[in-house]
Amino acid sequence: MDPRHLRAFLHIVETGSFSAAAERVNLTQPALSRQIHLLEDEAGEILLRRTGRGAEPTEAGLVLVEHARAILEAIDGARRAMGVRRSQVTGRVTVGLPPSVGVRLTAPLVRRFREHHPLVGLCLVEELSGVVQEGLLSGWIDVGLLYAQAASPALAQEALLTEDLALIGRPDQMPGGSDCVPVRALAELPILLPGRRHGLRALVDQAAFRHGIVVRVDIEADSLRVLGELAHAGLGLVVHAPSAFAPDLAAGTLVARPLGEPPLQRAIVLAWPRDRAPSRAALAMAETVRELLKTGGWPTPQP
DNA sequence: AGGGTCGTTATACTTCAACC
DNA sequence: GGTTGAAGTATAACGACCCT
Repeated sequence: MDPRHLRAFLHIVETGSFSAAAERVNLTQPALSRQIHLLEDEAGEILLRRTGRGAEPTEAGLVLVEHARAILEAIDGARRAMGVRRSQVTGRVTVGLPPSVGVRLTAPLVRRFREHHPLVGLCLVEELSGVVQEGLLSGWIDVGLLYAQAASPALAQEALLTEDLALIGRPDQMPGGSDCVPVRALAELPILLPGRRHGLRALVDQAAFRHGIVVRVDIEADSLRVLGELAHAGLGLVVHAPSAFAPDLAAGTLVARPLGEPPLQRAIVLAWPRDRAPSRAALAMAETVRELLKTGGWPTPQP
């Protein structure tokens, strides 16, 4: 039963006339007459009694009226449901974040994403920049945040923000003075840094090379938590973005001094594979990250 | 290109109320 | 009760469009 025929049938029943119903649905009366004939052929019954002054449903027609209404309501319901589905993002997205970014961004990002896209399954991967990049290239991470210095050309990138780096450590471990610490000073200080797979390490090594020095990295640690613990223990000074240690800086257990003049900076980019079209869930995640940064959802306390 | 579907126009047919 | 005109439906012919 063609829904158009059923709709025409109901209009005729409601108006009591083929002509009036035809006007209502912007067709001519013969077109409607033919639709009803097709419907009657299929039903094997006369559905409308033509009276010469209009039309009225027969007994069979009355039975069909209720069914036609239910069928059309079911079709409209399906259309509405499809419309809702189209407007809502579903699926699953895997997001890669370096620990120093994840420690600040994860909770507000998840909160905002769940508010806007409750039907999307979320998988968070907190790994070093290099691992996140490998995940993006091999396809098990959909969208990630990386340090620009580490990002492969095979990834599409969108600059998100630039952070000034600082020297972070216990107050009694800090070199004298209150101004910024020159990059050259890194040659004389016990520095705590991640290993060479880490984008931050590459950035510091490049800066050291430009200044003609070698950084004294006595201890390497690939974990932000371990770097913080070592700094608390007085075993060295960490080069990092101050926001990664915001609670310690706020509590005063660690202090931060700007590093370099002009300041040493690192850029954080949003990245996804160039060779695959991102899913709707991945696009929604990328948009949430942008919004979060735009609306100040990224805590960046000053040292 | 040919067939099927669906729409339109023109017109035939039917019914009914008003009138004589 | 017969006639007439209005209102409404059915049908034929044709064209546009879509699918195979």
